[in-house]
Formats: sequence, C-alpha cells, structure tokens
Amino acid sequence: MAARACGGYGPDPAAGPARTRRPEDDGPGPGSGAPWRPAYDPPGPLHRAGARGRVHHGVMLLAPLARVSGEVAETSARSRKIALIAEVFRDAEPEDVPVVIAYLSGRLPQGRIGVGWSALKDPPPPAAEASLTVREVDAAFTALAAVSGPGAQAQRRRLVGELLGRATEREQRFLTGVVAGEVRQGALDAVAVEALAIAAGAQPAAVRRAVMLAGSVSRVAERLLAEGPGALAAFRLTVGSPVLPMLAQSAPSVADAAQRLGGCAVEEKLDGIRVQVHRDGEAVRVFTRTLDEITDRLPEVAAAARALAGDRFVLDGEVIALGADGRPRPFQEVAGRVGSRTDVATAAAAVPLSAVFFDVLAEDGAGLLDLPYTRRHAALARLVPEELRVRRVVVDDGEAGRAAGEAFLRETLGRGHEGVVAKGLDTVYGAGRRGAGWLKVKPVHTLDLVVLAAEWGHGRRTGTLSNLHLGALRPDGTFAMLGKTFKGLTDAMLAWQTERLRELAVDDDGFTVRVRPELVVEIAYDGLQRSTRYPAGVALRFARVLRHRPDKRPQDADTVETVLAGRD
DNA sequence: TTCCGACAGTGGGGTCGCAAT
DNA sequence: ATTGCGACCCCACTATCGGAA
Repeated sequence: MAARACGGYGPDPAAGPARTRRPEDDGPGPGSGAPWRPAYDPPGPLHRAGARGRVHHGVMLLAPLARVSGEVAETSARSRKIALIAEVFRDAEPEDVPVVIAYLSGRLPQGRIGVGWSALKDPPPPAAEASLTVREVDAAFTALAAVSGPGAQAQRRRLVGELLGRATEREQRFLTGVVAGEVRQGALDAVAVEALAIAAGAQPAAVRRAVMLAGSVSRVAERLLAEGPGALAAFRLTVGSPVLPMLAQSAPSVADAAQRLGGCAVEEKLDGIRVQVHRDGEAVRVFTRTLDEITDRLPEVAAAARALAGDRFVLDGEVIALGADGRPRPFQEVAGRVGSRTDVATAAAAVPLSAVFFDVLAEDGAGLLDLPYTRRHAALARLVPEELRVRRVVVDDGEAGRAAGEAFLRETLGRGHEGVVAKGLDTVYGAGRRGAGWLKVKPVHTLDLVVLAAEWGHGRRTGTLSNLHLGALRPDGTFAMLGKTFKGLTDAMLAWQTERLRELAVDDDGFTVRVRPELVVEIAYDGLQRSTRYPAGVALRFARVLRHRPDKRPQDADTVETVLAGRD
C-alpha cells in the first residue's frame, strides 16, 4: 500500500495539513499559558447610537449589535439572551430587520460568501470610533459575494480588509464571527425565534412553526415585524418550497428504542444523502437537509418523481448508490456523486443513484405534517411503490415486538445498510426538530488506541488539550494514526487528560502537543472510510472517546491488522 | 424538587469546485 | 498539474437552561 511508505505516524504531509487555522492561532494562543480572552472594548462612542440602538435619523449602527452580541455571550441565562436580542429587533428599522436578524442569529443574509478564516486571520488595525452602519456592512458583503473569476481571492481579501479597517475591535470580532459562522454568543436560531416572538408580540410556538415551514428566520421576521402576528398564518407548507426536515435522536438498541416508543415502525436506515423531493405538475425540485437545491445534480431522482402517480406532493427520503450486486456503495461514493455539478451526465453514468422514500409531507397539495406517522405512511404507500420505499416492520410493545425489531436490524445490516430508525406510530412530522419520536440505532465498534498527540481546544475548551490524535499499533512497535477525536469527553475527563498529556509532552508548537505514545483510550466509531490522509489508508468515521485506559499499556493497544480485519 | 427536552458548542473525515501557485 | 481554501455532505457527544412532571 503506497500510503504506508510515508512512514510517519500521522497524516501524509503531501496530503496537506489536517488542521484548520483560526484567528486565535496568531494571538496569544491557548498554548502560551494564560487563557485567551478578548481584549476589553470600552463603551463610549458606541453609545452615540443611544440606548435604543439607533441615531435620530434612523440609521442603525453596527456597534450596538456588536455590543449586544458581547452582552449575550457574557450572560448564561437564556431568558436574558432572548430579552437582549428582542430589544434590538424591536428597535430596528424595518429595512434593516432581515440583516439584523441574520447577524444576531450568527449568519450573513448572503449565506456563505467565499470568505473563511484564512482571509480573516490578519485584520487591519481597528478603528477608534464606531461609524459603520448596518446598511453599509450589508452592502459590503453583497459586493463581496459577487466577486468571482481570476483575482477573486485578492479582491475579496482587499474588500474584507477595507471593511474591517473601518470597524472597532469589538466590531471586528463580531463581523469575523458572523462571516465565519462562529459568533459563539450562546444564541443562534432558536434564541432569535424566541426574541422575534417577543418583539412582535406573537406566540413563540407559532413563530417557530412558521420558521420551520419557511426554512429561515429572516423570511418570517420580515413579514412578522411589518404586518404583525397575523402574518404567521400565511406560512403554510407549499409544494415547491422546502421545509426543514425532521431529524432523529440516537438510541443504543432497538429494544431500548421500542421500550421508549411503545409500538413502533422500524425502518432501514440508508447511508446516503437526505433529500426532500417536491413535485408540482411537471416541475420537480430536490433539496438537501440544509435546504440547498440540488435538482440539477440528480436527474434520475427528478425522473423517478415524475414517474409517480401523484401530481402535487412532497416526499422525504434518501439517495444512495447501489452496486451491480444490489448492495449499497460506500457513503463516500454517494457524496462524491451528489457533490459533482460540472459534468452531471458523466458522474451519473459512473455512479447511478436511487432515491428511496420514507415519508410524505404533502399529498395532492395538502400538507400532512400534523398527521400521525401511521396515516402519513398510508399516504406514502398510495403514492410510492414498495420498491421505492424503505423496508420496514411494525412491531408491538412487547417482548416479541422487540425481538422482531432486533431481527430486522440484523437483517438490514446483513444487506449492507447502516442501521435502523424506530418511529413512534403517533409521531407527527416535527419539521426542523430532532424529535424523540424518531430513534436511530447503529452498531458501534470499539478499539483501544494510543494517544499520539493532542491539540489545544478553543472556546470553552481553551487551555485544555482537547482533540486527540489516535494511533493503532504496527508490528514494529510504531503507531499508525487513524484519525482524531474530541468527542465524548466530560469536563472531568478533559481536565484529567490535559494533566496526563502534559506529563507525556515532548513538543508543543502552540497548536499541537506531541506526546510519548503511552496513554491508551477506548474509542467508539461507526466504521472505516477510505483515506488518502492517513498512513494505513483508512480513517475512523465518527470516532469518540468512551474512557481513558491508564491501566492498559500501549503495546496492548489494537493493531492496524485488527482494525483492517474488521473492515466490511 | 427532580427530570428531561431543546440548544449551543466543539470539532471530526471526505469530496468537489475554483483560484492560486 | 498540484495545492490551498471554502462549501457542504455525513456526524457524536456534553453542558446548560428552563419548563414539565
């Protein structure tokens, strides 16, 4: 195996750095001793805008938003965060509302604009006085989003530099957080929705529902603040407009899931890309989990939707790729295919996709979200032939039912699929929710691996060694890195491992601490994926720490051979 | 009073497309 | 041609707040 020849324990240097750089890296970073804290940004000029957040002639400044974001980050009480943000919403000019809502829920109205940490990491010296208006900033981002073609990167950096140069230190921090999608103020969409409800005098539940149906807070906010609570009724499920998909929680076993749900349906869980398919007459649109439209990339899905008997419907399902043997292809192949947009015909010929459906959100143009699972499934069965639906069994609330569910999981795994999802028979479609009415069950693998290095954490993990580099034993006693993980650690485990790894440290570049390979950790993971980054040619999927094993010696860790033998 | 649902945060690997080198 | 970066796909898990029980 060629990748083996690179010899080192870690990522193949030729494959590029596995780390992500952040602005903090260049400051007095977490590795340099004292925990990193934002510099104090005094009030003063900010208050030119007044406590109500705007100057007399209705031009809203950015400064009060940045200040409120800071205050929101400072308080831990959710109710206080909501009150702070509601006040800004209430006082915003109607034209500014969509922008203000987006900024205070940590996003840009333009979405992603091609600017990441790399372009933000060396900001110019901040301005002394706050002068930027919300409208100017929004115009600047609109201009940034439009930049493309040769020279785009330099042009973007120049524009970002110009904008940040006019911002105070606090405003710079706020803007970079919004652009990078990491405001870290402990308030995103859910808090914005509550605040919006207060600002508009509407019921939070009604606002939340409208947001799920509209797919965005801003679209609801605009109309709600302009027209009042009556505007909420206009947000209904519409064929052609995507709604946020319902998500599942995890359960350790089918028996556990069945216990919690009572009688339930157990459906196979396919390892592909979630799709929401809308058909209105001949018009078909396909959306991803985050509501991006990918219709043009999935011609076979659109064709399948047109071939169905119904005329106006919305289906929820998964696209997967099946091999000649009928078994599912690895997720990576499906993701590559769905991600291909330049030459769809060639990509489709190489990896044909199949859509498999498990829910229906609208039938004959009428929304079904509030119907219980059983009735939605009946509608699904009317609309979609069995071979285009996920396999399932319905089990009752008892010993025999649980056994039947477990047997169905084993059979599903035997066919090469990822696991199952147990669904309560009375569960309504909770758009945008990770409801307890859907419980996914997947097999978990475990390994004892050795910590080779650890990275300093960010945010609430600042000052702790958080992200672990994991190695499996080679026959010659060295280690092959299989991936990293920061998951599964309690605060106590984090503190303990930071102390222990400091004792084992041999090198610290301010970002990564390399250690003597002596600490064994028990790792859970979902499976292996092909990797060009790591020397064994595979990486762990969804690795997380179960526990530290200081009782185990590194030479007792699992070997590369063991890991590869467990491969499907 | 205790329990539990919903959120936010902290990042993981892979793949594609585009611009820079 | 190769590399770097950003956008999106998939995602697990813990801490916390505040309402439900």
